[in-house]
Amino acid sequence: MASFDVKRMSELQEPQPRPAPLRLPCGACTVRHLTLCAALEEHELAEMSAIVSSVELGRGDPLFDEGEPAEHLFNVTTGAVKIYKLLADGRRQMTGFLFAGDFLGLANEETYAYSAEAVTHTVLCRFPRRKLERLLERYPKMEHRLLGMVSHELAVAQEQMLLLGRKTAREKIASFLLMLSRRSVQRGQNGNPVVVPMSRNDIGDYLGLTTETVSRTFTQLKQGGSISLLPGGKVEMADRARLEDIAEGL
Amino acid sequence: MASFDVKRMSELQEPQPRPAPLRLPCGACTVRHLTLCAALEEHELAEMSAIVSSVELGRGDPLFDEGEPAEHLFNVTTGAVKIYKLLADGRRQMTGFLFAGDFLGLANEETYAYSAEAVTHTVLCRFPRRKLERLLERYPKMEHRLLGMVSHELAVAQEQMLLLGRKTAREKIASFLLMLSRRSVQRGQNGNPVVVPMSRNDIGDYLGLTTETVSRTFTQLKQGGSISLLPGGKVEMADRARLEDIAEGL
DNA sequence: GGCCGTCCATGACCTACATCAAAGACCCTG
DNA sequence: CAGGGTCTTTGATGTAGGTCATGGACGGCC
Repeated sequence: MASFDVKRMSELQEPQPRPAPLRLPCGACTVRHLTLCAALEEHELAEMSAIVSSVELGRGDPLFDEGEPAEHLFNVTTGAVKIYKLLADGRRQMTGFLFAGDFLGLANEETYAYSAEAVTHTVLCRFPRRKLERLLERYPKMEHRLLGMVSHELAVAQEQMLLLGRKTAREKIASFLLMLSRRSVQRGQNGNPVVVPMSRNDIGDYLGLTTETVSRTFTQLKQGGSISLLPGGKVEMADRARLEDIAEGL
Repeated sequence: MASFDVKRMSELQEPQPRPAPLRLPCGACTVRHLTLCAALEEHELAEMSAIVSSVELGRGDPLFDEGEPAEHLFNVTTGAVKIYKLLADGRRQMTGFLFAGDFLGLANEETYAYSAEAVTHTVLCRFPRRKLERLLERYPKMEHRLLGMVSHELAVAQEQMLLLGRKTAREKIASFLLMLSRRSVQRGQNGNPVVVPMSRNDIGDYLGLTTETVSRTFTQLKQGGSISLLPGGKVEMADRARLEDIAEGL
């Protein structure tokens, strides 16, 4: 199932045609407060800088596939990434959407437990797994922070199980929009017209629905006056309180 | 939603009517190799012993409720615990079943993110959260082990999302039986007639199905010759390879 | 700026699972 | 070991969401 694509990665060291917005060292990282690196002192940051490289992906580019040897960990700098698992016949379940500050690639085993692919044009920091692990050994504070992040991921995953197992299509879509909005605010971006960069199909695979049901449910919420669809994949939450109620099944 | 029940807990220090099978110190713990405590040296184990107490629950007894202040962490010693989240109208999603060696109560926030209740007669080790955290600070190796355990939980949660979002009832039940069997083997117990201690209703709430569908699917698998139902809540997996195929959607 | 491919919306129809109902099986307790 | 609660199974029927099909909107690219 997992294919070894040659990734379209642009290394820091290599010449790039793009205007190269992110050649900055970790010390100048604009999303550091959101990431694993928030816990770091000056000299620790220098050690991170020494092992990090940068990866740039276009819309739809794969980052890694489930089952591949897990040689790197990543931190999203800008853009959005989707992670998913597949069944043999192609049925797909998104297990998460990742934005600036989010961490991915953590693997207990020697291989990735899921596939990852860019939703939009995306830049990531890349850490060689072995080297990062050695750093974690020496800086327990970093490992502590990582534990906090993974625990949070686990809580989010449990919330998602409740959604997948027990919510209706309507409740799922409302929950999804609110989640996107909250995370947008956390990143310091606008929470109300919320940007929805992923396709209806991706949303369906995240919520355990089909494209058609996602589409129908959007129009249903629109007609009910809870939301309105703006150009550029933006969604205005006209009645947020109502959406909150719908999301909780009230 | 969360009610503050007085827990039916029996402390080590208190007199007990039961034959008290587990008054042993951590050094004699029979499931230590499965737990957080596996990482510990002799003197570290002594420190754990100093803060641990024991909790005993009967079938159906609550351990804690979602939203309650997270004052303790627990380790299952014997028995089985279910953890779940509820919607306002009572819809329930089990997020996990826990057996000997499993850890619960980890909370990122100050409150529990889910409720926990005994499936069978159960004994747990109980650690005051603050004290355990101080121990973790001093013993990074323990925190490292905990990170590994939580990462594993996360991988399991993602597998469960795939199940909830994309598998059919048949595939869900097959996956469930195989999961129970594998975990039983990990604990050193019999993997084939597998003990299924939870009710059809609990199974439904774990798999995103109703009691009736669970029951019907069991009989369907039975009639197909994949399993047979034995007395005492045991299930014989007559054709395991077939079950594996069903679970993967083949 | 016109063409083509992908995404999105909407309609008609279908099915897997839910719901409602009721009759056994199990098992605790007195 | 008789009685009553809970759990399980099975049947009849309903429905949310899936499937299949089509047209329209959007967006990238010669």
